[in-house]
Amino acid sequence: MSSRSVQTVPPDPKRSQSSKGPKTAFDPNGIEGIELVVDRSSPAADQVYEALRAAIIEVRLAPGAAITENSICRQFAISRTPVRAAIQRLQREGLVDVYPQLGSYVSKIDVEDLRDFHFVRRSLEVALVREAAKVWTPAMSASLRAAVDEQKRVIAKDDPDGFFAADEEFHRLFAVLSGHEGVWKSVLAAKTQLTRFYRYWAKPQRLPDVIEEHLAVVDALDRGDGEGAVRAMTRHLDMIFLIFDEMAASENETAV
Amino acid sequence: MSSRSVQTVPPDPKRSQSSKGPKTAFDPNGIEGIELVVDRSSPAADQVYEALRAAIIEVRLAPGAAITENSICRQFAISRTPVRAAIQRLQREGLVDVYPQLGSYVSKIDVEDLRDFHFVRRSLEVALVREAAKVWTPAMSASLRAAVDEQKRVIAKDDPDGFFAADEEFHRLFAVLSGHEGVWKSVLAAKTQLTRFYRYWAKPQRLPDVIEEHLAVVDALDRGDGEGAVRAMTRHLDMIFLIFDEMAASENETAV
DNA sequence: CCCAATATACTAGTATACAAGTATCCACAA
DNA sequence: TTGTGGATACTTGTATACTAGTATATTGGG
Repeated sequence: MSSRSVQTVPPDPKRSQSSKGPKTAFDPNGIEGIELVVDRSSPAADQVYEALRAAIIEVRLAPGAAITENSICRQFAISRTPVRAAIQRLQREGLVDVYPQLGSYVSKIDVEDLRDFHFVRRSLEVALVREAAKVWTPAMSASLRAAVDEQKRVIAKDDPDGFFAADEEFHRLFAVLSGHEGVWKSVLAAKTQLTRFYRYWAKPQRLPDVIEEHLAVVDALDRGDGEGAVRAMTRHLDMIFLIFDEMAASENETAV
Repeated sequence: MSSRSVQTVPPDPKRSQSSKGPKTAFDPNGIEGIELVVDRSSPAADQVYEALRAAIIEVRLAPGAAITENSICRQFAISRTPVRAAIQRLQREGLVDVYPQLGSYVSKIDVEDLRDFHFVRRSLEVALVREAAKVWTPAMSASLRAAVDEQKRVIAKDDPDGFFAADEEFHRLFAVLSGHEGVWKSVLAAKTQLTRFYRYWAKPQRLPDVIEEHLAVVDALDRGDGEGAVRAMTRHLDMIFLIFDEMAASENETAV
C-alpha cells in the first residue's frame, strides 16, 4: 500500500479567515450541527462514531470542515482516545481525511470516485435481483410491495429522512430475499458515499418516479421475467448518472 | 446497528490448558509467527496493522488464536495505543473478533459468510469484464497475457506466494483496463476473507488449470465475445465452490 | 517598507496510568 | 466430597501527559 507515502498536501487552511474574533480564538461554541451526550453504559467511541457519521452523511458537517480531535473532545466532554478511534473509523470509510500533524477534515465528494462507488452498488444490487428471481415466491412479492407502500406513506407525510430509510429498506430486501443478506454490508459501504451526495442534489419531485421504478422491478419479477427485472433495476439505479451529467454540464468542478 | 448489544459470548477460553509451566505464566516468547522491528519513521500503528494482517491472512496466526494487546506490545516493544488502532482496524475487516473485557481473537472462517463474500467478488469482477469488453484493444490483451506469462514463470519456480500475487495482479488489471480502478478496493475487501481460506485448501496441482482459465477469458475478449468472456470468468471464479462442496461433504463443521 | 529568522500555538501520534468488567484459583464451610 | 464466596490476575475501555512536526504570528534587521 502506498497510502502512507509522504503526506505533504496542505489540506485547506481556511481556518485563518474564519472569524474576526480574537486571533487565538478556538471554537467558541464547538462545531455546529452536532450534539451528543455520551451514555457511559455503552462504548463512548461507538457513540462518537455514530454521531459524527450521521452529521457528515446528512451534511450538517460540510465537506472540508475541520474535525479537530480536541474540538470534539471539548464538545462531547470526553477524552481524545474514543474520539480518535471514531475518527480513524470514519477515515477508513472515506468520510474523513486525516493529515498527520496538520488536522482532520470532512472529506470532499469526488465525482470520479462516485462513478466507481455507483458501479459497485449497481453491480451488486443487479446481481441480487437476478438471484432473487431464481427463488421468487408470492410472499417475497408481498414484502417488497409492503415496502413500497411504506414509501408512499412517507412521501405523503413529506418526510425526506423517512423516505431515505424506506428506500434503503426496499433495496436491502433483495439481499435478504435472495439469501445473500451478507452482501448488503458491501452495498452499504459503497452506498455511504452516494448517500452523502444525494443530500446535496436530491430533488423531491423525483420521488414519485422512484416509486414507479421500484414497482417496475417487482412487476417484472411477478411476471417471471428475471432479466426484465434486472433491466428495470439497472435503469432505476442509473438515474443517478443523470445528475452527474447535469453537474458536469452546469459547472466544471469535480469536487465540492 | 445492533453490534454493540450485550456481548456475553465467551470467546474460546482455551488459554487455561495451554502450558504446564507456572500458573501465572504469560507468553514466554510472545506470539509465534510474527516478527517485526518498528521503524519510527512511519506510523507504528500502520506497521503493526500490516504485520498482523499478513500473519492472519497467511495463517501464521491460526483462527481462534488470542491477540492480546499487551502481548503484541511486549513482542513489538511498543505501547498499547498503536496496537489498539491496528486491532480495531482488523476488527472492521472481520479478521479479528474483539470481546470487551475478555480478549481479542483471530476470527474464525465461517463458510456461510464466505459464500456471500464470493458472491460480491464474482459479481464485481464479472461486471468489470463486461465493461472491459466494451473498450477492448490489443494493448489490453497484451498486458493481460503478460500477467499470465508471469504466472507461468512463478509456477515453474514453485513459488506459491508469488503465484497469489501474480493471480491478484491479473484480476486487478480488469479493474484498471475497464476504467474502474476504484472498484478494486471493494473487490479486495471481499477477497481478503477468501484469500485466508485459500491458504488452507489451495491445491498446487490446480494452478495450471488456473492458467488455462485465465487464458480462456482473454481469448474470448480477443474474439470480441464479451459474454463468452463473462461466462469464462464466472466459471473460473466459481471453481472455489467446488472446494466448499468438498468441505461440506467431508465434514459437518461450518467454521474452522 | 519588506523580508527573514524565530517564537508560539496549534495538530496528530505515542506512551502511560487508571477504571470497569470477567474468569480462574483457592480457601473454607456444609 | 461438594459447592460457595472472595481474592487475584487478567482483559479491553478511557483519561491524561508527552513527543514530533507544521503553520501562523511576531520580531528584528536590511
